[in-house]
Amino acid sequence: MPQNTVSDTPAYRRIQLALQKRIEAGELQPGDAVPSERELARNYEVSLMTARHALAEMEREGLVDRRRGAGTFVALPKIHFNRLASFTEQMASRGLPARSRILCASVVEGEQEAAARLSVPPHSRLVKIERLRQSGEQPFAVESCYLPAEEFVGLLSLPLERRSLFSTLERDYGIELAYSDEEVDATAASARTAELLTIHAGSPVLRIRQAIFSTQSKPTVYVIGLYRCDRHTLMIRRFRR
Amino acid sequence: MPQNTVSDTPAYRRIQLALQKRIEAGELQPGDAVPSERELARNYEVSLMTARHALAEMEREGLVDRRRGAGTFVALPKIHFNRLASFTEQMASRGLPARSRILCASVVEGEQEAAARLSVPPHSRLVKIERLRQSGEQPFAVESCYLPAEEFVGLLSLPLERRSLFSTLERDYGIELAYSDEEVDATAASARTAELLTIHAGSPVLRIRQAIFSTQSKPTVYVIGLYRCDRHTLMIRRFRR
DNA sequence: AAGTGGTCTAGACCACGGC
DNA sequence: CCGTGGTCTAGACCACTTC
Repeated sequence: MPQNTVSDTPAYRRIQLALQKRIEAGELQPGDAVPSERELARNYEVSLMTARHALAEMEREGLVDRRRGAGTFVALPKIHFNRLASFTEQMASRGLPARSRILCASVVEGEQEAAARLSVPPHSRLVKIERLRQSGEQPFAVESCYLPAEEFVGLLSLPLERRSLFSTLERDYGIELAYSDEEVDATAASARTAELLTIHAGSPVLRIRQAIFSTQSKPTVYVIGLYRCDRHTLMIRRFRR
Repeated sequence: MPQNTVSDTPAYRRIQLALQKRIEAGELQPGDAVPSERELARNYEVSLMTARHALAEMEREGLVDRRRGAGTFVALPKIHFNRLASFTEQMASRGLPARSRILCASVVEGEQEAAARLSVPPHSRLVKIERLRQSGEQPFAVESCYLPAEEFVGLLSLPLERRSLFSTLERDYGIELAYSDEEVDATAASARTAELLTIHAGSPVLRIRQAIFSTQSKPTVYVIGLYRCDRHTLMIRRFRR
């Protein structure tokens, strides 16, 4: 019998989607047992291997834990480490109020470092957006984003103040961001940076230079961020293998 | 027939190991086609599903690329981002000479922050090893490691100067390290730190506080590192999904 | 002892790629 | 067209956990 007469969604995928739905709906709580392979095989009228495939993949994605002899259980809510998220998203995930003030938004030329990171000629026209990031009333970062002006015509006339740059790129320009390579070091705050962040000039600040790539591995945004360290630390997780 | 009469290594694992060996030996170069599922099934006298399992897992690990209709190919040498590596390993991967000088190696008590990060009572005895990390003659980091003294008796009498702490833990204590959670910020160098790093007191340095976990998710080592920023940046990669 | 996940068989049909 | 990987079947035995 062909595995798939009606929809073209594979059977193992249908099982996964059904389970995910039950997890998201709260019907299956973290720690709860998920139906066993044999149970899924009966209920969905598939073979054991297919039910097994569904669960094994969900384990790799971190959605469930599988314990031999015991069963398959809904995993604790996933903590996203090393996740590329917009400022707005990061703040939201911590339940903090996010605000940002645009300090400048214009087209610039001759910013050679940014151009190099975006793999465009050194004197290309770039959209530059400089923002002061705040949590409530407290400033904690100055970020300068650069994008190739040629590919983002009209960007500066969009409501940047109100919508996250990420969602603008993803919705208005159909760009799917995939990952970023970030270079982190420490530097002393310049007089201007210090004033914006309301710290003393020369105080150590965290500097993150971030090249953000699209799903086609094309460098799309370059960001230089300077962060106050007294109320912000960068969290990362690294794996041995 | 039982799948496994002689060794207790699963058949799919034996196939993986054989292929890895051929890749490491250079017999199979990046881009080369790996034997197909059917070929492996014949050669290793296993079913298609088993050969398939071997290749699918190798693809997830990034060792090979699989293309439907085309075949399975040795992947480009993997670039390890966000990889938990010892100082020695990091330096070796960049082809730099690694040296480190032990500044102090003793058992301490009452280091409450370290104890907390290791999930042991606040006044537990901890092994503390402070090292100056150098590339050639140039110092670039001061690192203090803490480990629960109870679990690592005899550690201080081992040749720490000569062998990496990671390999000592993995070989002499049978500990498998799995991942680390790191908190990164910037701070001003103290007089002592500045002297060790041959920079000016008050210069910004990168501070990385790292809790290293074993495969059982047990906190095993806590490290506080202070890094010169003029010849060192931290590179990380983050993913959108 | 009963149930679970881990491994495995010996086939099958399909969609896709390259020639 | 033929070979590839992707999905799937209807079973099997084993090691393990829980009771």
